[in-house]
Amino acid sequence: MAPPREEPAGAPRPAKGALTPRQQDFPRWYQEVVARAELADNGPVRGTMVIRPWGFAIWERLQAALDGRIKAAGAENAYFPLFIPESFLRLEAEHVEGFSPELAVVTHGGGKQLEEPVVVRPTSETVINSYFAKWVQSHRDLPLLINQWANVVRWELRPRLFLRTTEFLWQEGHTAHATEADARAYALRILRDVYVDTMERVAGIPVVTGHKTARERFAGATRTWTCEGMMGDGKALQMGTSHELGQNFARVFGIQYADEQGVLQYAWQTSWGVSTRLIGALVMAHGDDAGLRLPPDLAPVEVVVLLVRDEGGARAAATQLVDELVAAGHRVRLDDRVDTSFGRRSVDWELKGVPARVEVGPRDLAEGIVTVVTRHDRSKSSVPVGGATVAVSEALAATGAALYDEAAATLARRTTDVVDPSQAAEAAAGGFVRVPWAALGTDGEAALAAQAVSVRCLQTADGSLADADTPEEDLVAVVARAY
RNA sequence: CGGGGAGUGGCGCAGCUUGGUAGCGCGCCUGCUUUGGGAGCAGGAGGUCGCCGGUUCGAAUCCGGUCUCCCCGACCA
Repeated sequence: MAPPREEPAGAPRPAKGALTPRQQDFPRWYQEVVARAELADNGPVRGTMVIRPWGFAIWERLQAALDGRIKAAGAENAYFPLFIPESFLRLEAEHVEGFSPELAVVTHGGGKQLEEPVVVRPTSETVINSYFAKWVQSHRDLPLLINQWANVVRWELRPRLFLRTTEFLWQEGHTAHATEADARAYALRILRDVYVDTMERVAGIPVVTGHKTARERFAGATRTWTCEGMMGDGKALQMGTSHELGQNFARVFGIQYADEQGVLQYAWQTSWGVSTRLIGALVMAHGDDAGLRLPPDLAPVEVVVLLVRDEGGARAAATQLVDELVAAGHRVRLDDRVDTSFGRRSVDWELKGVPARVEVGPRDLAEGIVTVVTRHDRSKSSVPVGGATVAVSEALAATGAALYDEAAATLARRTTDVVDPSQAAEAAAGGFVRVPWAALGTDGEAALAAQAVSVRCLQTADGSLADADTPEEDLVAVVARAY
């Protein structure tokens, strides 16, 4: 036990090397967690990102959870090219208008200037739809449900690791349907069965859902559905969107099918995506002053067995415990770096967010016990050696629920209702604000924008999704500051 | 585009006003002692002080230019 360091009288200083407390400077805390949990580094080109093994392992688990649900919804994976003819982007007026400022354009290749510049995809609507036009001929070809895992590039002027980077990884789904109703139903199915389900049940982040205002809508979409999460500082993060594209792209790219009567019809389409931004959401929604807190389903390592000292049979006991935990189906790591101090190792695993830790040392072992520590509340309990595996399983199950419950409580506590739009901006300083859309309107939305507050989504008074025929005056706007 | 700030070892910074060829914390390497909550001691490695030019016997420091980054505003979404 180290004696407390001499500190000058006055305000308590954080321990040497501690993270900046969230309340003191949330953005700085975020940067420090990303760096010290070894999630990512900045790339050599401004705005680019190196995803480190710990961060990438989290992404792989998110990817697996999403991919399984996407396939369960009937979509198939495919891959389309990184390079898109610049002319494709220009075909859909709103689309190109939305993206042109952030396009990376390749003007040279093979040592000479290209006749037609090539853009690096900011999204693949245009390329994919040009092929949909070839593949869709008959109503029997519909629905056509395609997903791709890819990188995209949007030149960002204010990059932040995971949240807004020039290049990021994502999944983009693109579908074509025979009817508007079918397209809408599918966009909503993806929103609920894939996105909300993954975010809430796997990532443990409760989300607010609704549709975007015209101002916030995806360029080229007729309706954009969104999942908005609340971060630890009360700001909103758009975590995933599912778009109804109407027939906008179908008309431009000529995606037509012969219906049962042999009459040519334009297809109705959707597109939907989530990205590595979700890792940023995980950090900001669950993290605390000790670092990251990972839901067990996404943790690369669920439980670390920490050998306190290599004495008194502790190593053998630790090794055996690792075997038992693996046999019980857990992802386990043994930390036997006994030349590094106990405190350092504990702190490091807490920074990385590993949900459970078992400390195996000679002192406990002499009494036939080990210490089980749960990350989410940093609680410790002594359990008999033989009961450690069961205790860990229980701790992991409790962690998943606890993280969700905590986030849901924060969301509820920091969401307020106002009736007067003039109160919205001030109320949004601390979280989400629900204000009647009829009272706010597009003018109110513009006024809020001047104060860095945006309408995150529109929903019904009871918080559910609006039907196609829900009157505008029945809608509620959820407004917040956002990342 | 306007205003403000900053470029010094992997990271964070001091030194600059009053020129004398670089220092601190963390991290890193080696050894010993430690190890139940960010270990201690000793010894080391690592920097053409963003870049170009000028003044000077001598420039991180003074002067001119230039590049980059950050913050605020504007613009855009």
